[in-house]
Amino acid sequence: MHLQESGEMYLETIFILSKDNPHVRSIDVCEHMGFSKPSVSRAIGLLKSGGYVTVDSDGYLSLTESGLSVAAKIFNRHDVLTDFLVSIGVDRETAQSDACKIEHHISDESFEAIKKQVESSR
Amino acid sequence: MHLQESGEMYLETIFILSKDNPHVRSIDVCEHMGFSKPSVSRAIGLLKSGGYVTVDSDGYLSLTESGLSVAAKIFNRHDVLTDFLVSIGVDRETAQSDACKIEHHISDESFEAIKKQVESSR
DNA sequence: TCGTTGAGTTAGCCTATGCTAACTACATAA
DNA sequence: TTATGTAGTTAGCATAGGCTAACTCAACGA
Repeated sequence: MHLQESGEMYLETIFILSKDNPHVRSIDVCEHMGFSKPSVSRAIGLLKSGGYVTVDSDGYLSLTESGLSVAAKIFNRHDVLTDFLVSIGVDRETAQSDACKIEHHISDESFEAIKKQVESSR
Repeated sequence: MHLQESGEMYLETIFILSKDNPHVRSIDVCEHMGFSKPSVSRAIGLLKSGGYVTVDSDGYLSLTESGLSVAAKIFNRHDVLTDFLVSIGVDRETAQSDACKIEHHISDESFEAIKKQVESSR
């Protein structure tokens, strides 16, 4: 199962919510992403069949190993891309929002090159 | 009418083909983008209703003022983003392909900041 | 016990954007 | 004149991913 941009966003959201909350439910994902319950329900169902997420009997969501690896990768990209944009003078909020889109489209090679830039500018 | 990423790609393609050819037809767009005739036919129809493109009686495509302004903007972004990635060590081909995706997603503010980077690195 | 509330699901709609099959229209060559 | 090839269109299919309406089901308070 190939992950689309939206799938990556759902995984990243679960990852972020998990940092601050012991348990993450679909409804939390709805609120965080601003999507309806049915949209999230379907997306989680797909991620479940894809082996990226598990849902326990209480409705709590967990990332599987492969879900975690995708989520952590995207989250890290988000961070680094934001820092990069901020470092060249972009407003933090704009940087965040641009990073959020770019993170899904950039190759590993370009990402690593940008990461090197950020690191060397510190 | 709000342009999607695909609409921007079609406009950019017409723009690029117009540089080398006196006349650009739908079929040329098909060949350049690797899409089927019906896909291109519909897309051109939408761009026509949106006021981005005109089609004369011979089937030759022209960009309107607003079509040209979008196409030129995207083309310029493509160029600058590619140069930027190459300047930080990314392989030219990868840079091209990443630029092609990023060009549709980045804000004006971030783009200008990156442009400044490229210019100052020369 | 009964009514309300909260979470999740099911059914089905919509848009965007690719596709194939099959058509039209026209020009050119045999 | 007829056959062929080229360009474009029409009809309709598929996937992705939003949405609302309406349902189930469990918990909790009066």
